[in-house]
Amino acid sequence: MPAKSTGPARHPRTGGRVRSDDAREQVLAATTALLEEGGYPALTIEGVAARAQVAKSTIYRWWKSKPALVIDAYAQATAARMPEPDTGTVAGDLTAFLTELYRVVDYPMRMQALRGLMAEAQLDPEFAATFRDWIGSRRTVLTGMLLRGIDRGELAGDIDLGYAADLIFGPFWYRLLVGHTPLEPAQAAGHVTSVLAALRSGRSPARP
Amino acid sequence: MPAKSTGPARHPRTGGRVRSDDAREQVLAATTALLEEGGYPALTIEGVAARAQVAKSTIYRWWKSKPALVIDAYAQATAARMPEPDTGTVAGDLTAFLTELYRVVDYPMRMQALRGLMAEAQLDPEFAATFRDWIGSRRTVLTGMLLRGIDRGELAGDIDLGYAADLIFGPFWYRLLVGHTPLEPAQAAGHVTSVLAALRSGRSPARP
Amino acid sequence: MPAKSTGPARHPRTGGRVRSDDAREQVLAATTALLEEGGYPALTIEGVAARAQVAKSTIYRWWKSKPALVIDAYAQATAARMPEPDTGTVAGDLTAFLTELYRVVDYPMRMQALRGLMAEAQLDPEFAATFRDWIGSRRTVLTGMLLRGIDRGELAGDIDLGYAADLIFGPFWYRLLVGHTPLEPAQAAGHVTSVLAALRSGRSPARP
Amino acid sequence: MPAKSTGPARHPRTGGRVRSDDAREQVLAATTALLEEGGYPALTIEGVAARAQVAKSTIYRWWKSKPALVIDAYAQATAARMPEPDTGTVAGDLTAFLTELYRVVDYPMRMQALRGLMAEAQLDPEFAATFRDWIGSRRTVLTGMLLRGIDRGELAGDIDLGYAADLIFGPFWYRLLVGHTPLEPAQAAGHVTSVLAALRSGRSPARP
DNA sequence: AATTAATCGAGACGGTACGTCTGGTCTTAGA
DNA sequence: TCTAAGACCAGACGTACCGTCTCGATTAATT
Repeated sequence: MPAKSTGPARHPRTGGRVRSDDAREQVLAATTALLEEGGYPALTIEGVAARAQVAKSTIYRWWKSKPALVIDAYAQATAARMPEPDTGTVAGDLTAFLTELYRVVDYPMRMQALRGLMAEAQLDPEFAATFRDWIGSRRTVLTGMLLRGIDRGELAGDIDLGYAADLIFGPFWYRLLVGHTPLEPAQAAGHVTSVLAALRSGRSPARP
Repeated sequence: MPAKSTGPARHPRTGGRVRSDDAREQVLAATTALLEEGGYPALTIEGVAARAQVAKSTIYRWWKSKPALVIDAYAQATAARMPEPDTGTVAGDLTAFLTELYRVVDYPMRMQALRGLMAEAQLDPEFAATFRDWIGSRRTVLTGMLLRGIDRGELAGDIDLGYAADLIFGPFWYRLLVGHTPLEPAQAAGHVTSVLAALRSGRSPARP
Repeated sequence: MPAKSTGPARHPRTGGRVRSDDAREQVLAATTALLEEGGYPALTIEGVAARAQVAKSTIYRWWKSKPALVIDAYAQATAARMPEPDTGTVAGDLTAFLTELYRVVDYPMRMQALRGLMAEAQLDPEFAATFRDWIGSRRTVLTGMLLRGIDRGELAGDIDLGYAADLIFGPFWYRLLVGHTPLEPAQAAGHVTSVLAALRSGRSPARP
Repeated sequence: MPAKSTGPARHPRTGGRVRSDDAREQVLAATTALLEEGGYPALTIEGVAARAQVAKSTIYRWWKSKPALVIDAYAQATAARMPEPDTGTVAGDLTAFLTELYRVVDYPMRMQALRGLMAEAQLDPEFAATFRDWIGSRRTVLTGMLLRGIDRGELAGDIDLGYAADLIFGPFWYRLLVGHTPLEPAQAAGHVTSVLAALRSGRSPARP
């Protein structure tokens, strides 16, 4: 049950036309289609409205901005795609998680969405907070794996979880955004090995 | 040798008014000022023109887009600020380099510029190539340090330089762009330690 | 029946905000005011938008060019001003019609509009067609008077109506545009006398 | 040696490079060519400069505006084309004169020039005066013919020469500018007949 | 069944900045 | 001192979307 960004009952209704689910789906589908066809910059609210046969005001009623719309479309597209892996080892969990993450390149829409959202977070301070939370939720999943590794004794108890997450996600985003080197799911395992070595290299570096 | 993005003599001149250096400086100064005051999204060509007391067409004559302008203003602002360090050890060089890099947070203009440029690279395919080259030049400086480390025997000769650069720059950009954790120059040393540990951890992970 | 160039219901509405009559009137009033103040060449769409407190896009939505706007403003200004005269004689009708026409000089806005529209018709081929039609409608009014004269037996049935209209309107426009001699309503009667003499002088001259 | 609007030596020269007659001719030729190809509106000083391989400033040095340039080019094109006819009768003179005038339609450049100049006279008050003088010179030629007719006794001595000129030129310009009816040299004779009838119809109509 | 209230599509509204264009001026190097 | 070249300031152009706002028409849940 993904993408609950617009709750079902925000105030005690006493009548009135109910929200059209058809419209909602049309909008998300149009967003996805346009993202794939022209990329994030070519995506406009007007374009989505036209494509979805929906009024602009209907879009603005349910989503407050273009990135909010994209974040919903992205969530719908990846729903139930990322079950938290549990392979029994940190290396296994992380590798599974990262491999799936790197697969983003196989889905133009996901790639455009991620790049566009990151761009928008730089340009729209209001969205930046939302984006930060969204990123935070992905980080939480990852730090959960690390915590299980600590419980198992695979990792020291004092590692800096935040720094670990940066070390894992940083290079991914950097490659995705700059595009100097293609992302390949096969790179995930090697990256995990490196990161684990770094984490075991000594005291947490962020705050000595 | 700063800010040569617009060379002084691109074709053999045979007459014609010479480019106004005053105009050029006014434009870059206005860009810097506006970046500091309102951030990248509030920066507009019209605003720069008005602030610099310059015609819009003069800006468009020398810079093909807003990010091209910002990249020049950034280069001017950081000119001669980053001499390539040479401390005798890889760790020392990298730490010096990264410490200076992390200082970006002390200069709002530099921070706004970096974030805005990365955003623009996602939105403007034409600029993306320019940006990639620009990023590449920074990476080259860094890999130069690593190569010297290899020469000195501090690092194995088969490490993946590209991956190393990703590992170093990735977390920096990730923090800069997401903003979940503040950047602090003091973190640089710890990060270098981690990265070097990762690089020594085994075979190059990217392409075995 | 004034100023219907932008009809109130051009296509069967099925929803949507209705056109703002206030905006329409503000625009036409601003056009008239600016015509009077600075003349046709100083009239700009931007100026009208600013004066009328209206978005430029609103103007472009309803008028495709500056002359189209002026033609509407002119029509509004002269609405119901020129009832077709019916005095019982050709000479009387024509004199009344021409006298009113010559009064254009008393209204700077009308004079500026006429001169500007004629100029624009030379410069903008697309508008030329519109202008020709507009001129045609004035000619039709005039030839209607002549036709009544033929019915009454005042004029021969074989006169060239087109040529007659040229003979009547030509000198008016020529004076208006060149400005070598001031237009005066009192000249109308004499001109009519001359023209009628010319028309009675013999066979239609244009195509024997 | 036509088109002396820009004399060869306007102030007592005291040395320096002499005016390039080649440049002058190139400019006028380019003006004529562009008038024929794209009409008056497509004619720009920049275009002329490019076509004539001449600097914009060179054009501005010798001609103060676009219409001044066109008026020179027109004069050059029609030089020695219009000898004042002397057939022995007013009707003959006028018909010869008008027939030649109506031939303008056979020369696109002349037609474009006339229409453009008239348009410009409406838009550029400074040029309007020049244009009025230019028009005046053509009127003088015509009134000269009428005066000879008075001398011969063909016309009454008290006819209004100015009005006569308006009656003759007005319909010509009106057709040329509006374009509702094609101009044809064969129409000249009939028009002359009509006008003479009008002039003989009675007292001068302009000022009773 | 009538009422009420929130939805829906449509599309006009005021705005802002865009990138282009032309005009007319000014400053060079070279003839 | 002129010429060609071309940069300069200025400002209107017409376009694209933005986010807001009226419309009339639906569509439930509540009376």
